[in-house]
Amino acid sequence: MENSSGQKKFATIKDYILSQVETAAWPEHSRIPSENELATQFSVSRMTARRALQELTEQGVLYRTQGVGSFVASPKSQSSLLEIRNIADEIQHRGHFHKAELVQLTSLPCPGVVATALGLSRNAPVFFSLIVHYENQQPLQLEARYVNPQQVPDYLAQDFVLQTPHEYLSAVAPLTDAEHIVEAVLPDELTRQHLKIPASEPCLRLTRRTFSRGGAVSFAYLTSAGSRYRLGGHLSIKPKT
Amino acid sequence: MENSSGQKKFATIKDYILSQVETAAWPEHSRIPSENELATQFSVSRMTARRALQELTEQGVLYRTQGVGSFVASPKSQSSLLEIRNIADEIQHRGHFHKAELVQLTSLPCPGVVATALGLSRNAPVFFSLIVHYENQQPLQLEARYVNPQQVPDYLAQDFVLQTPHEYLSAVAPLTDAEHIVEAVLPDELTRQHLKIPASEPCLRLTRRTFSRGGAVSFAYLTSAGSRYRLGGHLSIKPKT
DNA sequence: CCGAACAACTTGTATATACAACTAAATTCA
DNA sequence: TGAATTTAGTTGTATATACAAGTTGTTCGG
Repeated sequence: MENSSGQKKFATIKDYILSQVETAAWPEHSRIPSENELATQFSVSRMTARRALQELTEQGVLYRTQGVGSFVASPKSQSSLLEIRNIADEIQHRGHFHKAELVQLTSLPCPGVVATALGLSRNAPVFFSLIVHYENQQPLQLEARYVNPQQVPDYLAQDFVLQTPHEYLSAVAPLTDAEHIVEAVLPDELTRQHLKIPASEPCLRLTRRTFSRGGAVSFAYLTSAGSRYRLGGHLSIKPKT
Repeated sequence: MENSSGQKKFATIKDYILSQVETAAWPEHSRIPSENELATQFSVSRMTARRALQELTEQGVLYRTQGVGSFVASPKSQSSLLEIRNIADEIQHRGHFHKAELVQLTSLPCPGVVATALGLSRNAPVFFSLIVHYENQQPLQLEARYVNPQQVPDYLAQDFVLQTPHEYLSAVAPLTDAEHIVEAVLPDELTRQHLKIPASEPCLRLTRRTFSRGGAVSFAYLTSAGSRYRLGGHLSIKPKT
């Protein structure tokens, strides 16, 4: 099943193609050998050659069009990805104790920014929750969240000490998309108080907008003390588009 | 080739499995029918059933172990991904003008932190570059980068005004992995000067470690003024692990 | 000259088959 | 009892084949 080099056959073909792409022997958007040509060249079946092409397509190295051929994708806009996990998972993953304190849970007239984000009318009623997340009794993150009442009518009836808004929303309106903005800001008075930090301490603010099948679901500001929180992770590279 | 519902057969099986998983009829980590069982149940070949399982595994819905079976992955740790693009691309994508100013380019004894990150000995020679990135003549980001001399011996001979380190490194040592940490910090004196910001302005600091086939390539601090820079993006959701 | 039909080639889906690699449980044997 | 072996079941790799579906260029007919 393996060839002389101890590799799987489809892997050999993948390596070959990758080397051609990386050395730019096969330039961007150029057509590469067809399944049948590769099969002949490497003395394998078409299905095996196909698998190599298939996997490289999933990895974003190639793109293919039925009836036309396989082409080299543009490796230009290679971008890395940063994983964003929810705070409760992260704390528990570190083996620490997570606690949520509910400060406010109410309906209020929708501010302009939020109206735009959620596709509501200005001053239309919107649900709002303010929660402080603790890691081992130390305040870590302030979560200010606006929720679309049309999508999640029972939001105000939940107990967010037992279940985080993220968990509840995931269950009620499985999210299909999310938008994030990460910024460094100085804390406002409210944040200062709840996180118990000095006014000069920089904070990491994650602005997060989530969508479900039906449209925009929630809009949240997740603010953490810079000295206590970092956003981090490890991810492999994916060339895109 | 298609069944009565006008769907591809492997898609029918995927939908079936997904429905079982979503309704929790098949709970987390439970074993699901084998390839052969699904093949019989849906009157398709094993290869077709296999494809359904395969694709769901790639999507993170299932995990499989050779010799054991296929299992439902935990949808819990659903995490979103934030795209991190390099600064020059981002500026140009906004239609603005990018300029790089080289402050320093030298070899120096490796600091402890960097030695650990790059797998070098402490005080062993390491290449270092300090570059200010401008957007429309305004300083936006300070890039302090340490480079592994074994991986990139010609680093010091480059002209980083013409080509950013990121571009050069991508060409010389195609990166296979990257690690990121995002933090909110107050600027040190050096950063303050080069970005021309007050000491009280919070900064977004991206610590980035990149790897190529041969191992760790570079370790960089990318610091930007909070008022001028945000990390943002839109990405669809992927369940993981 | 133009359009329709055709031919050649591409990728996409599906089947049937074989064997390899691996795991876990049952069985055998000392 | 306990360790080695067998066995049954699972996923993984690979092949050969067939036809569907889509694209592109050529040929043919008007």
